[in-house]
Amino acid sequence: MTETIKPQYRQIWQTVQTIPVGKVASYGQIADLAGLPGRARLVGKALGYVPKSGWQGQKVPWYRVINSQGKISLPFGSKGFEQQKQLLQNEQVVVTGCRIKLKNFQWQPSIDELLFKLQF
DNA sequence: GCCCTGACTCTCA
DNA sequence: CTGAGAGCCAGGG
Repeated sequence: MTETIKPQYRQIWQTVQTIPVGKVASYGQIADLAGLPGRARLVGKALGYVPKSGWQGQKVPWYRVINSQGKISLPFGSKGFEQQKQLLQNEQVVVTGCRIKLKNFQWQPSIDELLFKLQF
């Protein structure tokens, strides 16, 4: 195996996979849950390195990750942007322009889920 | 080791 | 809510 995948990226991808269908989370939120506080930008970079065909037999829902403003961070009109928008809409998430209604779709991990993570 | 860049975030007006 | 400015961390030249 000549894979040069960094541990931090694996951690980020794994956390992203815990986002429920129909919900979205911010980069900072993922970074924090992944145990990498203050590395929101690293999360964005890590998502860019996600294998196209998935990881560990599972797909990584990178499109469920947006910035704290509730907007898609990809350049408006870019291919990735349109793909993200489309995938989100496929999961009943309302996307207006480049914006998403966080009030209705932002993932809010319950205290139970947080405790569950801490048990590991 | 310095400097610039980036799928970010917080604060303030 | 929106936009501008500053802060932060890691990667690449």
